[in-house]
Amino acid sequence: MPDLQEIFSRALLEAAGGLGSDAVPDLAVEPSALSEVGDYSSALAFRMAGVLKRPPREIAREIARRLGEQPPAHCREITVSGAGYINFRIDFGSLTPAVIGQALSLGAVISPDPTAGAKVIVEHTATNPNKAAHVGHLRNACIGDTVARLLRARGHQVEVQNYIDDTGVQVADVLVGIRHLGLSARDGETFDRFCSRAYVEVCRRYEAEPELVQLRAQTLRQIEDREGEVAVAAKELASKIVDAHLQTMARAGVGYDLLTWESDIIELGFLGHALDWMQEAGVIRQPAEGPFRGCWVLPHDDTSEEQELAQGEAKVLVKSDGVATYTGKDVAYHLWKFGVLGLDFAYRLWSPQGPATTTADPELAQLAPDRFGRAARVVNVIDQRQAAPQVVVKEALRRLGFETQSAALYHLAYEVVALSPSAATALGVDTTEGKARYALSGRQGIDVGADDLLDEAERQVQSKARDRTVAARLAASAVRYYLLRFGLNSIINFDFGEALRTSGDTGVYLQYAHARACGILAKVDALPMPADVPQLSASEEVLVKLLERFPRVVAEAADGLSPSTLASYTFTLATSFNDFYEHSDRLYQLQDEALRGLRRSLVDATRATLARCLELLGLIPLGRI
RNA sequence: GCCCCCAUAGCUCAGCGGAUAGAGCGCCGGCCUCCGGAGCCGGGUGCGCAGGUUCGAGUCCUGCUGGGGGUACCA
Repeated sequence: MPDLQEIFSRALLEAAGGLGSDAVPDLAVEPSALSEVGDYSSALAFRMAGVLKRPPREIAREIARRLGEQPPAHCREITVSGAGYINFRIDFGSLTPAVIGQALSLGAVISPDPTAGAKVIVEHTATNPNKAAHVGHLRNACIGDTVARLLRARGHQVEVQNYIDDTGVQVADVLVGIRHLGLSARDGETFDRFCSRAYVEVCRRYEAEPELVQLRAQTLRQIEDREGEVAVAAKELASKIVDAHLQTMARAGVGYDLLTWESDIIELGFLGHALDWMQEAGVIRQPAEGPFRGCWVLPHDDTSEEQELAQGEAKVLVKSDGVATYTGKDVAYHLWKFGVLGLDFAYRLWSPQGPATTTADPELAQLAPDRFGRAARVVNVIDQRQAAPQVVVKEALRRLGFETQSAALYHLAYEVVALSPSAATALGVDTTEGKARYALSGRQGIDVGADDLLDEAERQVQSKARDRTVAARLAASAVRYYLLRFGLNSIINFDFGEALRTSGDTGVYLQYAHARACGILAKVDALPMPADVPQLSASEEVLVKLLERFPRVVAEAADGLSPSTLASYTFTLATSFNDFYEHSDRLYQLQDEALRGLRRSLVDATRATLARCLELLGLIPLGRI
């Protein structure tokens, strides 16, 4: 497998070593910023200049001369430019067949990480099971799903878990609405939408009717005590919503290995066990006085506990009414994830072809008991606002003595989805304040439903698609790519026009490029690559260079847990392919056998690489549209 | 108050210390339209401000300004 950056870097460092062993920094070769000057370039000479006390250009010349004596593979020419850049020009005669061969033989693991082996758990989605999923939840799911795909492409063993918070306050809220306010679904209203409406209604009534807040607390306690019909009703409600979420996420190509139920964590005594453990170890404290009287708390800093407890600076894991907070349960969950809790769930299938699920009832078990958990590394995809409680979980593990596990717990934080002023207006939000963006709020019913968005995308794409399946896939492509192309630190200023657009930097554009490649291939019979590679055009060289970099990009995106890195590579590849297509003679009219063979292979290699990109992004590649 | 994130073209965003800062949208003009145009080509006076580190700063450091978020016995 040719990896030019690696090959050229190694040759460069070796050649540079001859100038003085200590002077060689670990500075690699990178794709040239100036294509006129070379294909790959290095600024190594600048770094060495200071140590060697010689002008960079002179050093560059010296290194280039040494490199020239025994040029690395696939290198045609080495030059020096500017004030001391060393440039490599690619020998496409040898590189092109190697790259095409590589692209056409990629396996499931695209870019093996030598350190891969032990299990990585990726937790994502974890939407409260009390309402329909909105576009913010969808962003979480798409990020998590693509991160999981990227890690697998790197050779990691990945287990995707979706945490079901069925004993939290939000489920209790909707339950209050159904049981005490008598809310029920309207004709034709889906269950998840009904719950969304009930949630809004209940939250609205809390302000005027404080006794409802009492009912919520009571409901929550009944849920957590796992007793009676309330706990059963909660589980039922959550189960129906989970089904709805799974369906919604499946439309966007998102799936899971395991659903982890919070109620099982409680029912199986994980929580109690973890809390006992932390009490015995002195990790959590129960102050007899002060603001935390009667609570079990984890002080933020274990070196100044007394002061903090007096000032109210600690994280409550168990409230004074005896009910655990989400963070308390999360600590127990994470001890289990790393296989150090000493307890395990039983497992069954959620649905015949669906994911597995935990269960507290060993008699229902269908799957091996040791199949899940026991991770060496954990990645939690949770929005940036929950950074503080994630730190608490990490700290709890560390103070219990699990330093390795604590260090291997990573919060993959991302920014939220907000509404652009035009989207907010479309949803009936008062925008007279003139803000740049408006927050989503499930509580207030201000959001864009994930299903509604996908429905709308399908409608807009219908006329161009050959059938409904294609329309659904195009719609999912548009929406999913839109949610993935932003860096994780960017707030997505959600805009209907942008999300549903089908031209330019969009998922639909990518699908068209892929379908176009398939179309070309269908018109021309397969041909062997010529033994002597003809001279490549400029746009063909660009394509070959991009294809060559693909495994490295996958590695970068996977190691950086950065879907947007792959998204922008994919767009560049699609654009370069369209450029090639536009500026090449029609393949089926080409007389020259060698040229036909080369070009068809190149199209095929591009098609294959685009397909892999789309799959990693979670879009189903379309052969025809 | 303290902590985190953000500020790049009219708008939405890429740029993980290296050469002349790039895309998409929108706008104007052109090409092409039987390899599926949802395409291609051309058109650009932009890195919030002030210091610093460096041979070299949009990128690193400090301060400031302006946004967003966190700092709950919510999650």
